[in-house]
Amino acid sequence: MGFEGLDAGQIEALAEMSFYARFAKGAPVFLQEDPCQYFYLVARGLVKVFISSSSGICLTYLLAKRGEPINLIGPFTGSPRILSAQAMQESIIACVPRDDFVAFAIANPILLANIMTILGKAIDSANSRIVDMMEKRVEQRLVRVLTTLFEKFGAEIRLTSGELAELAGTTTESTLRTMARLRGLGIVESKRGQVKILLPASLKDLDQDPLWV
Amino acid sequence: MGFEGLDAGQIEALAEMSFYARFAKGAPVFLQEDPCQYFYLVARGLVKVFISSSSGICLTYLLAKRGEPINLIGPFTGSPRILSAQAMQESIIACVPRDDFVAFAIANPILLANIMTILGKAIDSANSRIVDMMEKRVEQRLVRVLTTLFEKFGAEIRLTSGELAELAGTTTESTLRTMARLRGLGIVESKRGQVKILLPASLKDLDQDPLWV
DNA sequence: CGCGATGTTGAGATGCCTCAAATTCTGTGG
DNA sequence: CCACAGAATTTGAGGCATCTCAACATCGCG
Repeated sequence: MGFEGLDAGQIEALAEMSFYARFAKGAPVFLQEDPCQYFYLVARGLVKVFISSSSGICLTYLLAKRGEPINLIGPFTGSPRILSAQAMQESIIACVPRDDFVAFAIANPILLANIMTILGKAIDSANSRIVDMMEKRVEQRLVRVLTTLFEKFGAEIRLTSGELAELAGTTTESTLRTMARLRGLGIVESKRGQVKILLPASLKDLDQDPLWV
Repeated sequence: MGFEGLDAGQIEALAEMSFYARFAKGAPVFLQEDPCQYFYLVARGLVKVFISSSSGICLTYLLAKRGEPINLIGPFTGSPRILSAQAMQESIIACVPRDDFVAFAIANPILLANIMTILGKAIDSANSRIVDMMEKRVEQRLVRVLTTLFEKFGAEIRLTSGELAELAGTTTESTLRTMARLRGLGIVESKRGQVKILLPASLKDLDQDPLWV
């Protein structure tokens, strides 16, 4: 998502500015303090962008799969942010030098508009999550996460309960307990490190309008 | 904030595209469903941008004073967001037609970079708030809000406890109780609809790195 | 086979929300 | 100028969802 409206030639022009880098499972793509040198686009695999606090809490901000960018803002400012990124699987990432990307974006206002659309969704999503933390219980937040993941990845979700917890803004234990309940309702199945959604419609019933992840 | 690096002539060029609108205290500037027609800049007064949920919870996303923009993304996409804006005092707002603003921004990459910087802060701030909801108690969140407000508005803060609650992500009652405690510690004074920070250093002790509001 | 990561479940502590009632302040209209 | 309505503040009591800590089971990989 992010490159709608650009023709093939433009995509190719951008591709020519880039090189590819490989990241092993668990390898960091960038860290909090890093200044931004490149625009990154996931070419293969899965990358999570997250914020981690000094007390050890981790919150996943974005799960980026093939074709998705992980740092739209960095290239424009070059400054470090509070976000880190890490490959969750063996991944290949396209890297475009910062200046090249910015020049390309400015030359293609459609891309700029797309970026703004994404950033708008990101901000709205983050604000929604804050509200959810206030007024929704863990179960509802988790259902929302599962709904979103279902729409993005399909029924088979290869994440551990700990990773789901980082998406829902809760603890591993609470996630486990809630998953047990959903399993009891026949809405999901779950093995180790994997969740299968059996009744997406039931999830939808428990929660409308999905998050952006 | 947002126009650093532009020369006076450019600012003036932008000003010439705009007209001014007056908003009474409490008047809405834009609502959730509204598509974006104009870029808005607060010329005078104070505007809050907030998200309100169906269950009545309100969360303040941004307090914009003189010279601050309230909808950086809208002009680029034109689409409605989940945010609403409302004048908290009698306010005057400069309105620039959407297309004019976007054209101006694209023609002035410095402005574009500034916008990206602001959006980056907004996203980081929102994510920080989510983490704070998880790991910080109401008192710490409120202290953080007060610190931020102190840096932005000075020692005299003209907000009610309800409004502070919308910033800290809690209820009016909890805010009142916490304020009573801070008052007892001699850190703040408070009258009706007004807080005075006596010992900003003590607030800083209780919390480092401020929010973005 | 053993070790680390993951899953499971229980019991206890607690911070915060909710609901409620009473008080004080403000500004508005009679 | 006073009365009154609405808003803001205060304080208390009770309930409860969730975090924390802890012990144990299970899985998969080297």
